[in-house]
Amino acid sequence: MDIATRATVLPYQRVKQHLKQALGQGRWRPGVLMPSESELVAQFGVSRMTVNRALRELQAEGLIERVQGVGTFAAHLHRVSSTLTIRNLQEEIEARGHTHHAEVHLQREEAAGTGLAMQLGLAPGAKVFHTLIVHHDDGVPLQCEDRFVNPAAAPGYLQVDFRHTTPTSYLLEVAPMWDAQYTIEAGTASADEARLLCIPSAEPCLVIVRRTIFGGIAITLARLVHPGSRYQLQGSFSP
Amino acid sequence: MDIATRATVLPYQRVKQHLKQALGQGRWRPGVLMPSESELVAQFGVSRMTVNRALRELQAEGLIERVQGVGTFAAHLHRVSSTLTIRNLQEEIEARGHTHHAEVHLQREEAAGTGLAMQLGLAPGAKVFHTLIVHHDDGVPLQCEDRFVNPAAAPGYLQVDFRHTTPTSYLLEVAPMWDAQYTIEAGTASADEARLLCIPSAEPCLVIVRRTIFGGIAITLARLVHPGSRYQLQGSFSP
DNA sequence: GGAATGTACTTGTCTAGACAAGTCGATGCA
DNA sequence: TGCATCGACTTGTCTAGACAAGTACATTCC
Repeated sequence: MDIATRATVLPYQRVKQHLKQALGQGRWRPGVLMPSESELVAQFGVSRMTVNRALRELQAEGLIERVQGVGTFAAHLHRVSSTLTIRNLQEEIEARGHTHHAEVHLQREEAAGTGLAMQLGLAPGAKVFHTLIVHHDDGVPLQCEDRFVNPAAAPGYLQVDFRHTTPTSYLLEVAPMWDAQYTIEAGTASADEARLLCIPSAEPCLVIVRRTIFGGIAITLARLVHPGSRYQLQGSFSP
Repeated sequence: MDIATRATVLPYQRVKQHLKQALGQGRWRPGVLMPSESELVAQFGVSRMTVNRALRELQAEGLIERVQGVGTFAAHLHRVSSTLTIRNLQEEIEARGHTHHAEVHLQREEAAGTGLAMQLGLAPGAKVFHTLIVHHDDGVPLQCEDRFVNPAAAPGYLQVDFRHTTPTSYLLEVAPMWDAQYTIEAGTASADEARLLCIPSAEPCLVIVRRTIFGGIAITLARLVHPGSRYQLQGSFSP
């Protein structure tokens, strides 16, 4: 692509940008009817498919709402959906040029308690795999990962050497596609966790609890504890 | 649409679902070349635009990676992008059937310190608006909102009655389109914040620092402090 | 007046074809 | 050997037109 054509904005981008800018300037109040596809076709001199693509992408971004047979409306922006990138911790550390190493403090089979069994969709007392791993960034403990795994989902879990691969990436290999729900909260580490992370027991910690489901069955339940002074999440969004 | 046609899945959905399922079963390892558009056209007996739409949507979902001139590849799933819904706190409280009320402890003009001025893109000593508001859920303090606003972006900010509207929704009205960057971390409240939130000063808090930009200029810088025992973020993702 | 119908409009989807742009390997030339 | 060129392939985008499906409103009929 030469400089001249690189400078020309693609037609569907032109339509998108124009509408985005006008929305940004408050040209249409939320819920108000916006120009129809055919009006935009006439205005921009492009085909309807091109306009349609621009509008579909704006809809995917949550900026407009469309109703078949009625029209296109400026979206109500009260519900902001943000994207928070949760990266593989090992990669994240290595991307900073630091070295990652993991200490495996526990890797065994246990009988699930009632609460745990329910969360994993197992019978109380059923066998579950349990690992307790501390991840270090240049020798500094950064995350304490307490994880229970459904044996049916990853039968080989106890044989993996987690000093060289993380449970997340192993589970991604075993079951490449899953849905996860998580909560993020501030709390304190347990006495054991505080000892493993080398922090005072009162230090605030960022605690992420993640539950992973694949094809209707629960795969894993993980509690990730990070010292508040050493770890934070970052993200961005546009309404 | 009658029952018969409602039962038939749309062509682009058929292509999408087929690929999604195959990816879920690990048919293509990450980074491996997947069928080209023309192969899918032949396989499904649809036009290329239909296949293209299916693939573009899968790309937007992060399931595949496409390179012009080369082909379509199964995505590396190590970088997980999750959506974390950050809702308007007032709405969130009222959606739970609780009552929201806000105490405005500060709403005035101040001179910006060096660090703050730099973060807002102003000259040191320039005037900024400063509010300190505590949001309550059924009378229980839930969030301490310490916010600095660029006067150029919202000149009427000091005249708003924030007992009845939140700064976020006011700023959404004034500048409907912005980009925000935020960090989430566990920390402790300052002595003042702890007093306002009625918590012990050592209690872990979920602290969100959010910086909002519109058209290249910073609009606002906010520090949102939540008692760890009363507030948590929830989200979900699929890799 | 009320119900059915028709009509004009909207979005949703699909098609067949076209050209541009990028990559890669084979081929041929110096 | 090294380089340039060509051709086959890929994705990226756009077009003009078509039909389906849903909505809103005016008209007509009972």
